[in-house]
Amino acid sequence: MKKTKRERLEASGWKVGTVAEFLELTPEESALIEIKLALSRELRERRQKRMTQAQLAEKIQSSQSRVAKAETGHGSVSLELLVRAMLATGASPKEIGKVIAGGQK
Amino acid sequence: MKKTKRERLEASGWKVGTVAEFLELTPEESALIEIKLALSRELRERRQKRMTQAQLAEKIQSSQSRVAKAETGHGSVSLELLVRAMLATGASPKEIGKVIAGGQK
DNA sequence: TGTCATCATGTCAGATTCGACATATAGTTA
DNA sequence: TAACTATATGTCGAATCTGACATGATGACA
Repeated sequence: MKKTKRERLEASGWKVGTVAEFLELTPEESALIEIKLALSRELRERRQKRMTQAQLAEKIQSSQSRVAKAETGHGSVSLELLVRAMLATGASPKEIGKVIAGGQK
Repeated sequence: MKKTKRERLEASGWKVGTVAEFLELTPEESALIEIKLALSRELRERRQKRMTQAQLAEKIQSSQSRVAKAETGHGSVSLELLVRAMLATGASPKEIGKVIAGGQK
């Protein structure tokens, strides 16, 4: 029977796991990061349908570079900026809540 | 017929409206504030059932005073800290999403 | 009464996040 | 080819938010 990739890598000295495991994140830290990434993805989705990054930036009195960072999940972007940007695309709190809830059971 | 409080106040020179109107907040700004306040209220609710402010503070590597400010809706508390605190009470992203969605249609 | 536990509030130096700007990359159109 | 538009990335000084600490208020219990 063929070994899995995980087994083969571990046999050769590697430990394989999720990014969260590698970075030794607690479940809470992982959840926060996933919330932010989900918002990033949804922000891009919504924004692209409606306007350019520069236009969104103006609406939230920010800059194009910051919007780009928000959409690419750059670590320097706060949850607050992500939510402000979502609201500026016309997203309702209900829609934002749904994104944060994610695919979760 | 009895005048409403609003009519009486306006007749005497007052303009009466919501806090948002008084502060001249855009709908987006109002929505963000309501999201933060909803999280504050829910945080207190959940935290009280499980632990003291000092215990929660330790879990998120913060301080009792900051938790107190989070629960009282102090303006200096970020959305991120509110969400981290919620997660530390055991709230799932789904539950957090529900709080953010609020009573909204 | 005094002590203890819990929470609220103010301050502050340090850390984080901010908007702005420069610049690079990529796609489009002429 | 050049010019233009949209986006990505790095830097930086300023603004915001941080944890820590001190202290006050309140209630419970001896």
